[in-house]
Amino acid sequence: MTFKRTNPLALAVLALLSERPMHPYEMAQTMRERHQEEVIKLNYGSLYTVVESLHKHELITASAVQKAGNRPERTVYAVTGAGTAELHDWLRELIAVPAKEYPRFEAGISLVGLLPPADALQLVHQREAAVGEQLTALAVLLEKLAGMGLPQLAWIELDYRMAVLRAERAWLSWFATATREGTVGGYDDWEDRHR
Amino acid sequence: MTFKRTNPLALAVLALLSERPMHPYEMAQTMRERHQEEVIKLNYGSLYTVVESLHKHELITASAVQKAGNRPERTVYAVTGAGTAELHDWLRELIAVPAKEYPRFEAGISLVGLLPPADALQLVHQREAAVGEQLTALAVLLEKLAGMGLPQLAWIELDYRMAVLRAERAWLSWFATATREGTVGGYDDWEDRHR
DNA sequence: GACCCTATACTCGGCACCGGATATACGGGA
DNA sequence: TCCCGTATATCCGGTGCCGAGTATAGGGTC
Repeated sequence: MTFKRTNPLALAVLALLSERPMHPYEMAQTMRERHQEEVIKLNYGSLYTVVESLHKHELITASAVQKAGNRPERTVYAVTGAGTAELHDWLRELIAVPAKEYPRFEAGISLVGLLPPADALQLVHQREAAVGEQLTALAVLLEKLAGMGLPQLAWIELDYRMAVLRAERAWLSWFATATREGTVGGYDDWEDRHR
Repeated sequence: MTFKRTNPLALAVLALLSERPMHPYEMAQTMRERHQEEVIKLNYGSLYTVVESLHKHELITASAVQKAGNRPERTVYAVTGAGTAELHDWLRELIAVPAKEYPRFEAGISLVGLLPPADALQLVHQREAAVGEQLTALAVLLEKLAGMGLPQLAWIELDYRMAVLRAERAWLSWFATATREGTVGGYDDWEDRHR
């Protein structure tokens, strides 16, 4: 069976190992240091599962089993040729082909008619504020990273995220106004259902 | 143990049952008809798992077991008081609190430096085109829905998605230009690494 | 040197999820 | 009336994911 590109954590593993061999725990540390876990969900259980899967498909090899003192054994892995090919091809796919994802907010807003308009308005305002805070936090982080001398390419994904968040905030602002003023299509019916 | 709000399919089930009692297969049909599966991932295996879980937590009850002819038994479910409360509260949470999600594209673009700039440029162009097609498809769908007399509130989530997709397209366009012209921060280094 | 907190490194059981398999009924054509 | 494709309705086995658990080492404090 061919390798399944489900968990992006496997992508992170391949990327890290293409720098130098590491053992799983070190991968986790490195991801943390580089703020990579902001972008790719990391948890230890999945990490070891994913590493084992990559190993089984011969995309990485167990290059050494170290044992310092009486600590648990550390298996150090290295990427194979097939692993590098997989990394690059997966990357191409991720960038070129939009994946069908299911953002939770779309699910929520699609059913907003079930709540009274006044409640909906308040909730949307709450989200708008929260998104605003995320944006300022991101701006601070970018400032810090740029101050450390990191080039834009090193945090390009944060740049993208900011653009998307700004669009979301703008949409929320529009929807809040349209709800308050009752100009959203179907408003009268909506209000009637909640008397 | 309290009910875990993981799979949004459970939300859809609660919403459907708050209209009228149904059996699982009918829920699936209804979701299809209403284009709800665009927004909430539906598959039969998960549907039955989710319904059973809701039942176990007494958010829905098995109101009747019909048997028409010699067909398989159909268990018809209805929502309970606790179920309605759960539905509303979950909805509030989904709308008001941005969830931490991990879009695949962010993972991909964060590692774009591993690919040669020329390749990256081409891939980004491909995505831009794909996003453009999604936008026109959405516009056509909206036209159709509005033509059927459905109010804006009935497809508000598509409105939101269009806003986000437009922002993504704009960002892709910017990034493509910055890559082509070499003005993205760290470009020289990027090119050097791929000679 | 006894204590405890944190860091290191991995393991494991449970469970949600998925996709394909199963089984029957119905309707229409030859 | 026989056949077969489609619709109805659910089930089930495998797998990947998760978070809590385990165990040792190192370092600081009194």
